[in-house]
Amino acid sequence: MNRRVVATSIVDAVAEDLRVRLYAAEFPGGTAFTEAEVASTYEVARPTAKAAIEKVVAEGLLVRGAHKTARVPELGPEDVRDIYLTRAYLETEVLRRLAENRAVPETAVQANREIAQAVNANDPMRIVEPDMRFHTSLIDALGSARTSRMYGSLVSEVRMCMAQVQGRGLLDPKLICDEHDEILRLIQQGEADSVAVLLDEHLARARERLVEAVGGTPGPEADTPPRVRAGG
Amino acid sequence: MNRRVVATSIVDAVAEDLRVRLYAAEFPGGTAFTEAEVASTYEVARPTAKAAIEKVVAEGLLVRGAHKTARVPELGPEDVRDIYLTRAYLETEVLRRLAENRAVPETAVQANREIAQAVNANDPMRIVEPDMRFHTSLIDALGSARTSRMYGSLVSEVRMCMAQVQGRGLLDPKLICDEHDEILRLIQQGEADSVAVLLDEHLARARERLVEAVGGTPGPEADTPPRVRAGG
DNA sequence: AATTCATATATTGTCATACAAGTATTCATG
DNA sequence: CATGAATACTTGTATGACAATATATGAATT
Repeated sequence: MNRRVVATSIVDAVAEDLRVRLYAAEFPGGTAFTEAEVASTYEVARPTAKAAIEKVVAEGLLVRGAHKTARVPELGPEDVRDIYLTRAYLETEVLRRLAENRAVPETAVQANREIAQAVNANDPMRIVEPDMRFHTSLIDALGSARTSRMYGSLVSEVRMCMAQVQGRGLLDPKLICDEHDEILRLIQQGEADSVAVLLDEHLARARERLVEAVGGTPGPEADTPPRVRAGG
Repeated sequence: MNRRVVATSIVDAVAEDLRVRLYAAEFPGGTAFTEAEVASTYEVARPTAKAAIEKVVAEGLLVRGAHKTARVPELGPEDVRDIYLTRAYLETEVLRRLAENRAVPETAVQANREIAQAVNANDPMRIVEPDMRFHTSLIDALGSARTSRMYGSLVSEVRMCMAQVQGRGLLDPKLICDEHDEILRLIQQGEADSVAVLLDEHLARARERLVEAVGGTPGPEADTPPRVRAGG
């Protein structure tokens, strides 16, 4: 057997805890993170705190300008749109390729099973984590380290959005679950084009709901299919 | 008018120069960059050098494990495939969307013009830069900051590949130029599916050529630099 | 002779401290 | 009320130091 151990440095540990707390919606958008504050909070030296902050900034979970204090980003409608559009660019193509191989990852099936359980239990907040896992496991099924890494950075931004809207902006869990099932079915049947269209709609709906939740006006693409197939 | 100014810190300046030198193929794969070396090279303090190195590591242009010296990555066939596959995932979908809007960016047209000039001048190495620019400008045309950022990180890895193979692995410049023209034509005509297929072939050809070029180098698991690998 | 073990050196991780430089804020002035 | 100067706060960089870990070297053991 091949056990894996991680020896995390102090910088990494601080950065990781910052991530966790940011995901947990502990701080509203705009909250400042002074190097000195972080240093005293974790009882580390300021250079250590600085390094941790800069790591998190590099991931986009905090923002900072030169000589300015790092802050929790206030994600506006443009950010939400950009995040979800980028998700769509990456994810539709990945799903096409999965469909071409008719490769249905078991982890995705399992994740949607958990969503179904949350639906039955009528507990909408509990679908967030398995929903992320559903999409991530589809990406990971390709086996491309770089694709997975990129998608991971998007997922972390999505979590930041979720943290900021605090449960507002959630969609009908039943609908989500059913569409996931349909996505898996289309992959199984090799329907690349159909799965791309469906995912696009799936993400567009979530996107426009989130845009609304952060104070933007819903776009026109919420009900009309954004992808127009141009015939040859 | 809206001028933009950048005030780069010393850390950023050092990191940028490291990037430039890495792109310039100044160091073969496996070259070590100790913090002390970098510090004395640029006449800065070690923490400053450390921060610069870690920035570059975060971008994937250097690799380093805990307590280990940062090194120029030795990109093996798997890395090259992964980089180019990820490129394809992102770029084919972006081109689909451009085609749907029949949006042909002028910057891409201009870049391919420069490639054509290099072809006429019979100077294959001069097509590398405009080729990158051609593809990047297509991505940027979407106007998605996150998509552009992601693609940028891939481009920097591609440049690292180019640096390592030192001109080996180049394709016929005329073919590249013609295919670029065809891509632009298909976008103009809204042929989303066709442009996706063509780009896939375009990238696959470059990919396999590069894989070939790095295939002769020492194996992916060889962490000792020179001639450990005799004929198998 | 080959392998293992122990020592020495090199390198990184973290810290404390210090000062310069840039930001933000306050307050006085016109 | 707007402008500008003085102030406090924060970040950028540097120096030096020590601990922890990794790599290399050489000795001891089987």
